[in-house]
Amino acid sequence: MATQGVIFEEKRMSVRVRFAPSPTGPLHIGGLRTALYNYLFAKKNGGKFLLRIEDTDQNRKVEGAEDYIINALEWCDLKPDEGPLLGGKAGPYRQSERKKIYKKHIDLLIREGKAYYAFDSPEELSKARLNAEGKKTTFKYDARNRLEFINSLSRSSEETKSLLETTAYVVRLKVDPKKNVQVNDKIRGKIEMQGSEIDDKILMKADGMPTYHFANVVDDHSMGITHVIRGEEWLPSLALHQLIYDAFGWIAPIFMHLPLILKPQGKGKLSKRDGEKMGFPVYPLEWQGSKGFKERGFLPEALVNYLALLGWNPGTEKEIFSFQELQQIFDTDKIQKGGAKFDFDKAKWVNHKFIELTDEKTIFSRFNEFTYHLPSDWSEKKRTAAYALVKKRLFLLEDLISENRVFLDDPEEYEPKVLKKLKGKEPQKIILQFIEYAKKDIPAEEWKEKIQGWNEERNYPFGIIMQSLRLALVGNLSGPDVFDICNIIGNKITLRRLEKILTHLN
RNA sequence: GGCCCGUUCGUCUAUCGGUUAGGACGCCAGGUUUUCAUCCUGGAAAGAGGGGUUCGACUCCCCUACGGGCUACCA
Repeated sequence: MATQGVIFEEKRMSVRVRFAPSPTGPLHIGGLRTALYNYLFAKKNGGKFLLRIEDTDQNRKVEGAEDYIINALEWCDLKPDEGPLLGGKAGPYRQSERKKIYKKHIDLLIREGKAYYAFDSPEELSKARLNAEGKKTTFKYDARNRLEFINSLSRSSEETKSLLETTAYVVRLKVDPKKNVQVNDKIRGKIEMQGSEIDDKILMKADGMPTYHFANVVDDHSMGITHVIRGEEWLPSLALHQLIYDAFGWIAPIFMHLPLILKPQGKGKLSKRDGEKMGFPVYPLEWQGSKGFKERGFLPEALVNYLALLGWNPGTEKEIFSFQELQQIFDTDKIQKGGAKFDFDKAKWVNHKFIELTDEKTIFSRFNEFTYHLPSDWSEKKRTAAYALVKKRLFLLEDLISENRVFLDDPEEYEPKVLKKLKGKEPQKIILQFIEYAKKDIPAEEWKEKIQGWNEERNYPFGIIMQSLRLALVGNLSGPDVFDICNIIGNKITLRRLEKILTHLN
């Protein structure tokens, strides 16, 4: 068997990879990362990235899922070169629209004796499965027992012919139990499986649709896929896939199986419930009312950066990359073997870095669902100034909504502890002095200097001065620079807030 | 149960036989700041266990443990 890698290199085939989700629900971040790695690999090698919708199970199909997947990829700027919406030479790109192709290929295998018809009903099979379970074994339909069932191997050709007309049937792969299968995963190396471990997998279901395994192999081959980058959950069936390639006499693509993304704490795969329980998103976009990364205020390039680093590293200590950079440096040799736990704090930190690196204009134009939480009559300049004030404090863009309250609302209440501390004559005098500045319409930039002069003979602790002003303005002791706040909201509103607190200081 | 894959600080990871096992997130302390945060500096924190191979193993091999995946006419 020729090594796959050699063929790839010798022929200098142009890279073609694919992301092949099934539309049974929203795309989650595990799937998104798989798509990302495929995309980066394609771009790195000047290849093509295809999107293929694996909708062979009509029962599990979910309304809106395909659109969701396409939108989510687009939000992350993972634009396919070929796919269901934009077409391409290798189409159609929805498996449900490729039935003819599968039929042609299944007939070929039947003709060559590499696959066979089986007429056993699902009920009979589950009975056999139950029976095996009782004996603490796993039921397998394979060379050892295939003649005990109703199929074109156990029946004469006449009998088969009439069964074909009267009963529902599936097509199974005829697996040779004596032949061991050697497969290669570029991330994990050689893997050998005993032929006797593999069962006669169903290739074509009774409804005429192919199973994943069959459709996957036929499509990857006919679409000219050179590298299959997919989740680790497919590793156990890699040998089966190799057998299907062999049955057709095709050269298999190069395989890379990605480690899983695990839940932050405890065991197992990351699930929707984990996110809900711990307050972080697991979907890129909103799905059925639960917010995605987008709605929580992630920049897509930050999500992409974080996801790229979850299971891969550049080999340097750099951690923040533009999308362009990722496309240049992505290297599958550095993909991790073990699963990685999702860490929302780190994801937020990456997002924080990206917010820092992104200029105000871009934020206002691209993420206005967060930035519109400011008075509509504010000038562009004022909005930008307000944003600049809170920018450093943001880890999620959604934080803007609470941060901006400082500009929007007068304090409803004052933090009791602070209020208690500030009750008395001094704070009152301080506030009165600020009221004077406001009434005289002295620009807030000058207040600091002025109050320092005023305080020279009084010598109040400067902290008290600042705390009094801050409490009056925002109701507690946190937030950006107070004079900057005054400057932005203007003397009129500042005056209103100053006068409001006076009654509370008695 | 069977088969397959995996295992370095709490987390993401560097190390490709010889290092005081490095970085980042988080955490703790200090500094900057009128406050909270940001930011800066520092700190605590790791090779699952047991056998080999070797002058020398985190690194190679074996076993065990643990974790994960698969075991559907689902993908």
